[in-house]
Amino acid sequence: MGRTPAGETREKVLVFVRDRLLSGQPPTVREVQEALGFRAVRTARQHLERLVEDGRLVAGRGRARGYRLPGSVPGARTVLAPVLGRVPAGALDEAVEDPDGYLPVAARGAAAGGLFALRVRGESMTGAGILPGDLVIVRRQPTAANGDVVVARAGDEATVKTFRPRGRQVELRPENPAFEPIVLDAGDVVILGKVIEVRRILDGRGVPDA
Amino acid sequence: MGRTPAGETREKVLVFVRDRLLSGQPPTVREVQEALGFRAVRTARQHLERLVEDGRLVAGRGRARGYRLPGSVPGARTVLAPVLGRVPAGALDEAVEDPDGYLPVAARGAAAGGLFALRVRGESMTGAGILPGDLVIVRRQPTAANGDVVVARAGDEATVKTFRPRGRQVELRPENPAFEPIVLDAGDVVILGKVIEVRRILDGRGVPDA
DNA sequence: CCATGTAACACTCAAATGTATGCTATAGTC
DNA sequence: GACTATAGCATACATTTGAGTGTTACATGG
Repeated sequence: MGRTPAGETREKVLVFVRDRLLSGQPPTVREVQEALGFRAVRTARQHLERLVEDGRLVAGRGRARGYRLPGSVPGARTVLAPVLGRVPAGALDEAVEDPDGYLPVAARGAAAGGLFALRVRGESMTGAGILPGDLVIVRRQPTAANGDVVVARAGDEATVKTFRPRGRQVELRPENPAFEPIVLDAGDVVILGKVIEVRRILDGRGVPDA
Repeated sequence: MGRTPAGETREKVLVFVRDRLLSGQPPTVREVQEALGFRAVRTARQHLERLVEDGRLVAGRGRARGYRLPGSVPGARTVLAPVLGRVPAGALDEAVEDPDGYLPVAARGAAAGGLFALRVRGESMTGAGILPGDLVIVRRQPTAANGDVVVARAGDEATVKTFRPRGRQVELRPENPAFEPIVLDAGDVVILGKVIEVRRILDGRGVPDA
């Protein structure tokens, strides 16, 4: 019945849809209707149509839950990387089964399945600004370039180190003078992936006073 | 027709579904069918049912694209924090108008509008693991606790420092012995917000060989 | 007043999509 | 061989859900 000021409702529709999309749960038209309190499906759809017209949304014709964020909209491509509780001792895929949670990562052309996150233990990489407790976001790949920070498995243990190829051998170098580099035959080292991002959550704690 | 070894196909189904979910595009049963090359919808559904039975997926009964990952609802809420090109010299809201981009941030109870991100310049915080070029995610707040890493404006300049109240004065302390602390009257310092997260993108570059 | 545009409603239809029933084939076990 | 479990197929059915048609109401500008 009543009307609301021009455009105001549509903003709310966009916010709702965007939130749902970013949280990985695309809404149906009827869910939009319900969320906004419309009594007609058509009303929700009209708003969605207008948003598409204005280029603020993209519609997948006919598909269920087909609305998407347009490519130009930043953050449109956010993928969720599973946080693996332990450093994977066996196959990566198994570790992904039971993640500790997920981190939103701006997809820079990366496939969703190709990313995972790990919590860093130990101080071996403090020289590279990677502190204990930090989260590293890793893109799976079986090889690495000289200088890449990688997650590698040598024997049973998996660690975060700088990758240094040394002829037939491989050096996994800590970035902390207190730690010794690990040098192994190339065949004994399995590269799990490359660290593409480091994150530190310091929501609660601060820096201890000196 | 042919059969595949026990369980093997189901793993592929799980991988496919999980990838789609993590990229924010839940699949339909028929999309699973097609992706795996089944000729019957039922086959795809049987695998999905088994995965749900085993607790590896969660089904939303009857809803379109209703399969979800179990446990932690992925990305319960992701908000987008605008990356401000320059450290805001004036009002924050104006700087937000034209951001350099957006970062997806897992909302830990934070409101969407209350977050922004800045790129760190200078080496004054390397001791806290904050390097030049790092992105800090900031929650707007006018006050801070002792030890918080804050974004504060003193005069025209805005910087990232550790917050140390000193009676009527305030110390903005760099975490690097090469830099001198800034001590000002409390009235001359404006707290723009508190750093709740630090990020470093090292997609391309590695660690220079020593 | 009338034309125009937006907001909202009620109802209907059709496509997309989840769900169910029944059947065939291969492999392993007793 | 009989029994059981798994993998797969074909088809049908029911619900969800996107899309279409028509109507009412309330502003605003000419």
